[in-house]
Amino acid sequence: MDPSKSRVAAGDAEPGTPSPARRPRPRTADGVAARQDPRPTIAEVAFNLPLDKSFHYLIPEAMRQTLAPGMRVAAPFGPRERIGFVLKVVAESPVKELKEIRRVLDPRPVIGEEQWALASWLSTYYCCSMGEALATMVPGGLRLRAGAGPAASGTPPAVLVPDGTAAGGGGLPSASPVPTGVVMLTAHQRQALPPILEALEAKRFASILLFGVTGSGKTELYLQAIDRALRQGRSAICLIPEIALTPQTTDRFVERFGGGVAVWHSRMSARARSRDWMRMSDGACRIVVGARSAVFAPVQRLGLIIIDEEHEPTYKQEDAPRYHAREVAMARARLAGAAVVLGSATPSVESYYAAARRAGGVVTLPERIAGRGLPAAEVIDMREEMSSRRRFGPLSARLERALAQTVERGEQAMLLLNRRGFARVAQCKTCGAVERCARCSVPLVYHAGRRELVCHYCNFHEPPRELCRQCRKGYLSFRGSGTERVESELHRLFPVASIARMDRDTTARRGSHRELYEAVKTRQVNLLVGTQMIAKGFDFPQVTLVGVVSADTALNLPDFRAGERTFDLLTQMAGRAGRGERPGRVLIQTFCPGHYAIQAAKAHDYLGFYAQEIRMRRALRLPPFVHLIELTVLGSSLPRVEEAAQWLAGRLRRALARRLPAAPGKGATRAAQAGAVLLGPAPHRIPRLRRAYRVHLLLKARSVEAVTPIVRRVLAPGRKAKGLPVIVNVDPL
DNA sequence: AGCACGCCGACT
DNA sequence: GTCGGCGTGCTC
Repeated sequence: MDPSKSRVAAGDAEPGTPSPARRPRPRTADGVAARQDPRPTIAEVAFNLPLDKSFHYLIPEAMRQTLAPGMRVAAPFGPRERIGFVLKVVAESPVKELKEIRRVLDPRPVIGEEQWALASWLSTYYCCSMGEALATMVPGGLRLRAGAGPAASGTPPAVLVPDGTAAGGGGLPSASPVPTGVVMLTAHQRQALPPILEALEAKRFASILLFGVTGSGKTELYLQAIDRALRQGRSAICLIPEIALTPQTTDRFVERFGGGVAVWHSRMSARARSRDWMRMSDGACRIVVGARSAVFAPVQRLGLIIIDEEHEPTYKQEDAPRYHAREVAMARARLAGAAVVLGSATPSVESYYAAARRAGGVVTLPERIAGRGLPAAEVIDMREEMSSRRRFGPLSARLERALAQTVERGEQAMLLLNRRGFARVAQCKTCGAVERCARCSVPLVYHAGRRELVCHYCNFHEPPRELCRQCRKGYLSFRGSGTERVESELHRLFPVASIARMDRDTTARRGSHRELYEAVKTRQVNLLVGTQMIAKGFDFPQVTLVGVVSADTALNLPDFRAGERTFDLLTQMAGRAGRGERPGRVLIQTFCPGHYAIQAAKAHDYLGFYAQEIRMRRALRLPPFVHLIELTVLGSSLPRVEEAAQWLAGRLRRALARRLPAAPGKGATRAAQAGAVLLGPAPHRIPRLRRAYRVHLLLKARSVEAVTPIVRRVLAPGRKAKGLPVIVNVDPL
């Protein structure tokens, strides 16, 4: 790229359609650049703002020799100072009065060749600015020491081959792989491993879905795959859904690979984070285990990305740029020629569909190790329960009896109810008015422990009034069950049992999660009730009974993934029972016992569930047959939000209807080309949140890349419609 | 995203 | 008469 020929205006520097020629590349300020006339003394800087614009700054004399694209700088921005990323160094600017860069934060670029490409992809795919993409990839507070290794410059890292022969020198001895063959594999594991290793050996992009039930030994295969990547002189990233909740998993990685593993998580100190970042970028550290954001770990010569429990919704970031770590992993692996291994007992419908279309795309691990069988599940029809019982609590007679037996035998039980609090609604007994949040259009949930009405969306809370606020005559009745009510019901039924509750309310304090976990593990607790956080990763051998208080909580959500969510949750929960010597029992309470998600979960039949689900998705044109892009208009005045949403829909429909320039008049429209349909505007499921009204549009398209440039152009440059902010959510969950 | 500027309602 | 509400526009 010749800086003297760069005529890219400051307002046009975003890679809306990134081309290799326009992509900024790291280079030193001297050399080629310094020979140009006029001298390139202007830096083009992108900030972490929802703004498709970059800004030009003068580079002070003292910084000219060192400043390069990919470094962070502090620069005056409006009334304050902001940190931004240098996209490139140019010779001229259309802006007359340029301000000067104040400080350079990095001794060398924090963005390397591969990261530039990944940032461009993020920005294009998720409709975010380049500044947002870059800021997502680089942790805040990162400080690089001057004079250390080559960082993100693309220099091949030091490689230590297994026999101890240093190839390239350096590298931590502790990072060297341990000899394989130490761990005995089951027959199924021995069958599953070769396709994964072959994918690595090919050194081209490949992805494999490792479909294995809980306890089938996926982790051992991950470890062996990582071992092979290391032997190839390459690096590996392993993503896990929630690092704080699964210390067991990270422990196994550290046990196997020692100090060569970086455990990457959000609660790290800035110091530890910076240290690990440097060790990754200079090649000293080649294994990273972490949550979602670890997909951006700056390891060199990436060979493998593992995504454990790939179906977990935590991989989707719920604020800008709303990326899904699985999709980022795929994009990054394509750029690096790496292999991706997706592991799950209940794969996302998208992943299974994609993997099943390729020969060898799905590798199955069909059994639990040590031959332990899956517990039998029983479905309890709550409609019958309703009609046959006068007093009606959250627990059916059958579940109550099963709990009693468990307590008598001195065994443990877990009860799942995916709803915090005591009562779902507080309603006036006289006029029927329901207490609602003043800022959101949702009912307040009564929390008995706090004696408060709480909004689960904005956290607003107030003590309940004695009398109804509407009619000022009636008393409130608390209807519908949450974990607190189940807990108190258990106390009433089993006064001698030791009962604990685990949800966001009881685990808010730091360390309380661990304490509760230990209390169950050491059998100080007989009965544990909790939200879905008890469904993940809990391996208690003495739990012989699992009860699902309401399988319908997730099923009744107005969400096309409700079936998938329910199947996953029930399967996970069933997996918690009978992990020890004694057989487990699983009881599922539901008002729709015939639903295929429940029937398939009962029979431990993922493929049966998948077959039904994929039929529905195809018939309704839902993912994986299309991609969804959700556009949400926000504002404090409903008429204005509606007007802006109408305007946006009109603009998008016109842009999509425009015929492709290649064949004017009779060519396919863009919409037809992209398989695009725009639905809405329609009110959001929660029409008001934190005082903001929300109206949304839904774009269905065969390819995301075919429609996001249109979305981007219509909302440019500030991601706004008629002055109101618009949230763009590509592939929303 | 912040933040300042600017124009219309209920208050010392 | 002012304080402050948020709608508007800008940030090199």
